Amino acid sequence: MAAFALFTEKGFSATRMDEVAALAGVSKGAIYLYFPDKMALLLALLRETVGAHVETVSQTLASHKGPVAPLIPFFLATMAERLATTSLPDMVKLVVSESRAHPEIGHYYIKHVFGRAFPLLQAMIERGIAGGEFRAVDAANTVRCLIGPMLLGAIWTAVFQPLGAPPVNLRALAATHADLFLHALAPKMRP
Amino acid sequence: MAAFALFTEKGFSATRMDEVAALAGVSKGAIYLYFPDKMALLLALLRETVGAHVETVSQTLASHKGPVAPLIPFFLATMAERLATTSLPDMVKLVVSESRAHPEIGHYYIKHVFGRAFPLLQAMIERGIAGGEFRAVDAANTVRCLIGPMLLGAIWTAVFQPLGAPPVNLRALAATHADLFLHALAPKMRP
Amino acid sequence: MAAFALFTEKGFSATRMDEVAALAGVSKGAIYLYFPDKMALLLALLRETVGAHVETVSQTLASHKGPVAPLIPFFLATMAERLATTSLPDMVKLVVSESRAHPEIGHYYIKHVFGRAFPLLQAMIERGIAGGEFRAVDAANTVRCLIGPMLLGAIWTAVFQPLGAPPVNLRALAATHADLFLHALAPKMRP
Amino acid sequence: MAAFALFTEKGFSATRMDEVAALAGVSKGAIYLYFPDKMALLLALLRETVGAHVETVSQTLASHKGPVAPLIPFFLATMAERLATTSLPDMVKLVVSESRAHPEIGHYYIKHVFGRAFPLLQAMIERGIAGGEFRAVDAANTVRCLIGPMLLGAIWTAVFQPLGAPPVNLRALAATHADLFLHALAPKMRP
DNA sequence: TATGAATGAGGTTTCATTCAT
DNA sequence: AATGAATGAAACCTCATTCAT
Repeated sequence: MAAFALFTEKGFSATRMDEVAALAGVSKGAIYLYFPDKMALLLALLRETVGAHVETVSQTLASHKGPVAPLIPFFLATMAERLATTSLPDMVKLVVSESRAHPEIGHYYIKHVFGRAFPLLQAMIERGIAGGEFRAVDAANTVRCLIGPMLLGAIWTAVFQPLGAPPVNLRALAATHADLFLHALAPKMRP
Repeated sequence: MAAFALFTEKGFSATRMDEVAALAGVSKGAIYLYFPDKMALLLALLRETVGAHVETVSQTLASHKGPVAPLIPFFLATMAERLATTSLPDMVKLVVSESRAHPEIGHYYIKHVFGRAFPLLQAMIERGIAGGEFRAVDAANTVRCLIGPMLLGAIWTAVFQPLGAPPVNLRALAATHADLFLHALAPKMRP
Repeated sequence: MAAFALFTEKGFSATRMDEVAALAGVSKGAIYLYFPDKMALLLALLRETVGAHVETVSQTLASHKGPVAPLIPFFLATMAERLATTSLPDMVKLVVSESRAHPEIGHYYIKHVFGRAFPLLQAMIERGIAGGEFRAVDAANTVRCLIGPMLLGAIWTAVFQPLGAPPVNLRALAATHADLFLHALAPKMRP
Repeated sequence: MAAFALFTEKGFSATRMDEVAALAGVSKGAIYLYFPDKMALLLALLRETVGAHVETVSQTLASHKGPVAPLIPFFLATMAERLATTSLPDMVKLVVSESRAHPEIGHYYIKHVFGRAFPLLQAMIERGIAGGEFRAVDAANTVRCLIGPMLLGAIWTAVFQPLGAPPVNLRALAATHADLFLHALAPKMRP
């Protein structure tokens, strides 16, 4: 729904049900026919929206065969594309902001986003190591190093850029990161 | 002050002045003798706390001489240490959460944290490249790749860990990241 | 509305929204559905009440034809009647009291009360002079002399009478004033 | 005291004890050594200031001998002069504004201002009638007609002029009023 | 199913007044 | 006699939620 934009742009508590109703073109009361309260509304919207992102990425990772190295630039470029063209950065910000006060959000994310994507990414790294494409590294933390810069890009885009901070070119960031990452994992050269 | 914990734990608007006053052991009115505003209170607290972190890191980076490669693991280990032992992760979360609704916070961060640290880090990378320690890379984005994983560690620690997500060993993450990063920047071997 | 009595009796800032709501038989919040502000509420009430007075008087003055001298006793008697039987004195007091702190009130009065009534009264005097009914006088200040005693009557009624001061008979005051005023304006007798 | 200006300019409740203390160059606490509360402070200041005005006018009226007609223009000119050059208009406004909520003020005025001046003025009119200078009129209401325009001038000056209303020339108003008033009281010509 | 008027608890901020020093 | 730091009771206004229609 378009109302989701309100939550991502303004945050949970700054979003008034009046606005949501107005944007949705219904009365305030009508919302309560479908959702028991404000948080339930947000969770429903979140599930709907985040689900799509996770699903797409997961499919790609899960279905891939053959050498994994090319997956890295592809994955990062895909992420950058989504961050640049959708409201994914705002969603990330929303989750970071509201999870403490509203644990349902965090739990959903832990379970359905990280719980889904991290194992797939970690398996990807491990396959690369096993196949001799990558040198031996701590796969779990390497996944975090893979995700970290994209998270930074998301937060920068959602939080600081709107305040006047110099913009980040997400696609260039992804390209630089992919380059660094592949070099970081390249096996030692034999003498 | 101890009152800062309230802001980091519960967020700005969820923190009531009652609580702040009670925790500080003064009356609600007394706070307004020193701070014109709830926001002014937070900003003062933020400045005090964040200022120390930034100062320390900046000093280290600015005063360093000689080869820069060893600075990388040192910088990351220092960050990990601070993230693990102080409330820095909560502060990061606070800034991410509240900057949109209260731009003063974001502006402070943009100016005094990023505006201070990023140029120093970028200069460090550029010195490494100039000195032949590192291969030629996009220095600005490389800084983001350096910071990203630590940001992820901070957010994980502040947001998801308290909700039951598996903990991240920040020091191990820093170590892995340092290792990857130095490999990523290592100059091509000559044949 | 009956809530207007609260404002006139107690003044603007001494009137609490609680009381207004209670007197109106609605919840505090309900008031804010119709008025953005405490001040907006007062202004609306003021407009409604004062508007009626001004309208009536203006109609009479504007529509009158023929000799103007008889208008003077009629106008003063009408004013006295209204001062004696409505809460007009309280309104006058309210406007005097609150205009400095809340200029909107004063501006409304300047524009819609004085701005409307004074020109009509002045035109009346001038017509009397032009027609030979009155001797030549400073019409603008003469209007002030016409209004002044009624203002005194209003303030006495609203402010000092409730405190135990001897009451003023407004109708008698108007009669005396009309008598004095017509004598004051009578043209010199020819020898 | 200079602090009195605060009360007259801003009204009683809008004047903060902080400001009074600052203007007086003492600490807030010090005020409470001399006055039990805010109202007592105002009353003391009011007595001091109003007393002077009343005293002067009373002396003039009480000591006058001979024909009373010349007293009228003199009295009105004196009033106009005081209204134009002192903060008397603000004081009038203050008394009108605060008397209802703080009856001590009103009682003081009723007793020491009106209670003093009105009888003297009424006696003046009555002497004029008795001496054949004036025709027979209702002396009490005539006094109100004498005072009314000056009250209007005071209120206009204190309340509406600061809001942008066209200024009133108080001296001219007094002159016009004196002229009208003497004509109003002139005995009928004998045939 | 949908409306929209109404609720009322709750939070920030102000400021006269107090009191230890 | 004087300070100035501290108090705490109000009061306005917001907004998620309810409910008669």
